[in-house]
Amino acid sequence: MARPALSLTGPVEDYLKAIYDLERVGEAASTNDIALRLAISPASVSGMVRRLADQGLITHEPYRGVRLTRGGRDAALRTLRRHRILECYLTEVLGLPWDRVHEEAERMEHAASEELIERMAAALGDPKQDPHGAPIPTRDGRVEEATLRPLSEARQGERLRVRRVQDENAERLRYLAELGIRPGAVVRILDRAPFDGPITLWVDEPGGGATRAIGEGLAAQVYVDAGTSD
Amino acid sequence: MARPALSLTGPVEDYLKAIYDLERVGEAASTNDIALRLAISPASVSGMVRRLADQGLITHEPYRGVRLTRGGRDAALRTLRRHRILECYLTEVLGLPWDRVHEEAERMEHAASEELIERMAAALGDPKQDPHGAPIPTRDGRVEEATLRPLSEARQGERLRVRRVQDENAERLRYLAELGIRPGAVVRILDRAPFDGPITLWVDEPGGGATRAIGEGLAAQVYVDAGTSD
DNA sequence: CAATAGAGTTAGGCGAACCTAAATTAATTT
DNA sequence: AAATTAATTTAGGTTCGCCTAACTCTATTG
Repeated sequence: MARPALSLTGPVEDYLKAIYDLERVGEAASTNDIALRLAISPASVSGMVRRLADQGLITHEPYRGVRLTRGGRDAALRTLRRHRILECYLTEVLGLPWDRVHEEAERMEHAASEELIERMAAALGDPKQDPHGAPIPTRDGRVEEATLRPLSEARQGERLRVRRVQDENAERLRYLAELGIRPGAVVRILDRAPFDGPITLWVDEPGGGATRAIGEGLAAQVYVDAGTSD
Repeated sequence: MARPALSLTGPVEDYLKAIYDLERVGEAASTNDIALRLAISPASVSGMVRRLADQGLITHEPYRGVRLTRGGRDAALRTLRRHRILECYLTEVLGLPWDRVHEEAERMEHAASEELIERMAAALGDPKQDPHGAPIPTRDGRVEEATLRPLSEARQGERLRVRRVQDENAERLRYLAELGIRPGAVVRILDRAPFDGPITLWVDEPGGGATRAIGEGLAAQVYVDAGTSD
C-alpha cells in the first residue's frame, strides 16, 4: 500500500476532490474546468497538475486533461468521506443549518483525523448519505453513485423524488429549503415553459403541499429519480 | 473593535497561543523560548515576530522579548477557547482518549468556526475547564488562571488535590493516567528523596488507592492546590 | 488550408513560513 | 576592560500555492 496517509495538504485534497467530481461525468478533467471549480487561475492549475502527477496522484496528458490514478482516487474518496460525515454530524448532532455545513466541513475535512471521523460515523450509525443526498464512500473506498436525472430534464406530469442537491452555494440551498425541495421530497411537474423557461411543480409537504416555480438553472442543480421508496 | 475576525493563519494563531502562555509567568516572551516551544528555529521566530508586530498583535523590544497587545491577547484567548472546548467535546462526547485530544484539537482549532465551537460549548453546558484542568476563556475573553503550585514543590506530608496537568506530551499523559494522577485526584506526599529525587505519594482512588513514585521532571508538569473542595 | 479563437502552458513574481550560516548585540566572566 | 558565551537578528535560500502576462498548442471555421 503506497498510502502516505495524512501527508496531503489541504489544497491538494481540494484538487483531488474536484478532479474526482469532474471525472464522474466520464471524460478527463480539463485544466479549465478545475480552475473554474476551485476559483483559481488556469495557470495555477497547470502548476499544481505537474506536482500531483509527480506525486503519482494523477496522470496528465498535456492539452487533453487529467485523470486520477488509483492512489489519487483513494485519497479523493477518503477526503470525500471525511467531508460528508462531517456534514452529517454537524447538521444532525450539532444542529448547524443545512446551508452552512458545506463550508464548515470544507475546512474541517483537512484537519480531522480518520479516527475522529470514524467516531462521528459510529455516533450516527454509519450514515449512507450526507444532508444533501450525496453518497458517503465507505472506509475501504467504495461509493455507489446513483444514476439520477437533473430536475431540469423532467417532463410535464412526472412524479419524482428529489434525491440530491448540489451543495456548494449556501444561498441556493437556503432558497431550495424554503421551497421544500430537499432530498426525500416528492414533486410533480405541473408545467414546463418552453425555451428554458421556469418549471412549475407541486411539492408534497407534510400536511398539504404547495405550487412552486423554479428556473432552469436552479433545476439543473437538483437530481431526482422516479422512485417512490424512501 | 479592530477585530479582523477569522483572518489569522494557523501558524499565527500558534505563535499567539505560545506567547500568551510564556507571558503568563510574568516576563516578556523571548525569541528562544518561543522557538523552543514551537520547535522551530530562533531565526524563523525573529521573522514571524516582525510580521506579528507589523500586524499590531504584539510589541517587540529587540533583544528583550515580546508582549501581546490587547488585540493579540484577545486573538490568543479566542484560539485557546476553541482549543479547549474542542478537547472537552472530543473526550466527553466522542470518547477520544485523554492523551490524543490535544493533538487533534491543535489542528481543528484553526478550522472550526466560532459558531461551531459555541454549539459544542452549549452541548457540554459551557464547561469551565478542559480535560487537563486548564481554564476555558469565556466568549468575551476572560480567564481566571488559578494560582497553583507544581507538585514538584510539595513538602512531605501534604495532602493535595491535582488541578491541572500539562497536556503537550501524549506519552506523559498516558503515564499519568495510569498512575491515577489527573485533575480532581487527591494525593498525599509520603516521601521526597533529596537532590531532585523521586517523590513517593499516595494516590486516592475510588475503592482504595495506591502508592506511586514519580520523578522531579514529571512532577513539575502537575499542578496542585490544597483544596479539598471538588 | 490558413487564420483565428480558445484552451493550456511557461515565465517570472509574490507572500507565507520555514531553514542554515553568518553577523551582531547583550550579558557574564576573568 | 577585554574576552568569551549566549541570545538574537540578518542574509540568503527553499517550498508551497497562488498570480499575471506572454506564448504555444489544438481545433474550428471561413
